[in-house]
Amino acid sequence: MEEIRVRIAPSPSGNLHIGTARTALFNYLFAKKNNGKYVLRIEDTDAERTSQEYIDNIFDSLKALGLNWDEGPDVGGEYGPYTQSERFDIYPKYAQMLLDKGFAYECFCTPEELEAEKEEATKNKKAYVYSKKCQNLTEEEKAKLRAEGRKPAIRFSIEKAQKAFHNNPVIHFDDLVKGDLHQDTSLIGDFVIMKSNGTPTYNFAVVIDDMLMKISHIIRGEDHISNTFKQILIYEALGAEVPKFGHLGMILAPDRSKLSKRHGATAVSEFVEKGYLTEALINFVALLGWSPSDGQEIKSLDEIAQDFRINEVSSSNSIFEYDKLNWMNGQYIKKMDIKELTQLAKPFLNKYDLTELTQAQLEKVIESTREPITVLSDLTNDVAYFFGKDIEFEEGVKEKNIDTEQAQNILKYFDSQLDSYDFNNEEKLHEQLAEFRTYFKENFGIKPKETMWTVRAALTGRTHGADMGVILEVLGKEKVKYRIQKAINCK
RNA sequence: GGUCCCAUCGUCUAGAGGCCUAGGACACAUCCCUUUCACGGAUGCGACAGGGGUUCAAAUCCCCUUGGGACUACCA
Repeated sequence: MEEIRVRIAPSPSGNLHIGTARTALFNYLFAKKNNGKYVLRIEDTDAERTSQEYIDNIFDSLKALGLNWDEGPDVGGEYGPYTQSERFDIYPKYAQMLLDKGFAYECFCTPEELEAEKEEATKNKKAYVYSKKCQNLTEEEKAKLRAEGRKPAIRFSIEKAQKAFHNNPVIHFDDLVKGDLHQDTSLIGDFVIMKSNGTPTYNFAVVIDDMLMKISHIIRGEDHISNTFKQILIYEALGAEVPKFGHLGMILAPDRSKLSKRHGATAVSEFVEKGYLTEALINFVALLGWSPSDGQEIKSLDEIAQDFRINEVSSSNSIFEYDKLNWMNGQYIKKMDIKELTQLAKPFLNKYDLTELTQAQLEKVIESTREPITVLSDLTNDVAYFFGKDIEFEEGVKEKNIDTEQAQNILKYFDSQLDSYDFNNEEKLHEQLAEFRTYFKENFGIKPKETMWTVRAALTGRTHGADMGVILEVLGKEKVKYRIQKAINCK
């Protein structure tokens, strides 16, 4: 069997979209599962919409997700170059081949003429199909138009190709995920393959590149289904082997429209900036359309690859909801190596003076704060009371947990105990804290919870947060005393 | 408008004619655990879009309707 080769071919007209990331993922998984090669190709034939910034973003995002390619613009490979704009010299040759074989023809129509045809079609409520008026131009007519300064585009003749390779105008192909798909080719207009400026259009460039790069399986979004029929005809006209195609359902926003900016983040890099872990992102996105055979949803890229079968992928669209992503991100945050997590957390701690803490203390802070959070950016607020001298009280906390007589008594007693606490020993601190709350429970019937709320409020300004032992230890005796005294005095 | 694709809990999905009084995960609710918030555990709520067929038997096959999506460029 010939080698399995797949590709991801983003166009750098924006940052790497989460949908493109999923397509890349499924290609990657298919390649890994089948010992194939996964190649990256940049489709930048439209210079107007391309920018280096986007190319960098695509590279960085793909790498961050762990979707490393075997061949691509940066790593090279046997079938390069892997950037379409560097391949401009090869497309005209194949266009010429098609011209010679009679599967293509020059078209001198102006945009105005084409526009008129389209208007006519919509007026008659018919599908727009190019009139083919340039198909049978004589050499003299062409020469005349050229003399007028008109530059021709090259169009592909659908009908000629269909008749040459298919008995029926309705052509079929067996989609890897959707099964039998068909289209009446008489409804497809003779589309442009080479623009009048000499550059190829998408539908032509992909075929040439996929053919030359020996791509065996093309896995992409279902928005490409209609292109597939055009592309199959081109492969055939070129005398090339037609690859297998698989079309994935789309990712939709909760309102069932296309996922766009107004729904929040769309680029992988934006998710990362918000505090999503790339491991969680890729795991989550894999679950959109694919499901693990053992029901275990949290899985690494490698584990998913082992279990992946393209024909088991769902053929319907799926909606991108944050609930499960958030849950999953929280799971990854909870399980991540603490040193690694601390490193990832740093960008979200910009507003604090990190030199106040040692690396070990910072790790301790992150460790004891990571549990309830869902995105890394939650840390910014959750960690606030570990920094600076003073704290800010959350709404209502002071009134409820500091300003009452009971609270004041608790604080005074706590203050009196402080000198006996061992601030360098977290374990000991836990024991002492336990004794402390037992004292109030046994003597005054105050719930341990409430006792701790008061101390916590005085020290952090909130009634929830990290483990109290950790708070005491990291803050240190001096700061603890200061904050407790302040809570007592401000009464 | 035309063409194509899709259709199981709110969401992601399991389900390849009998294993389905439809399973899991997220979310939600209640309870348990607990120094807080969480985590974890338990329980609950909750779906085969509708209608016709085919079959002894249909969530699974076929048709229609409805709904959603995609495409309809000298963009990719």
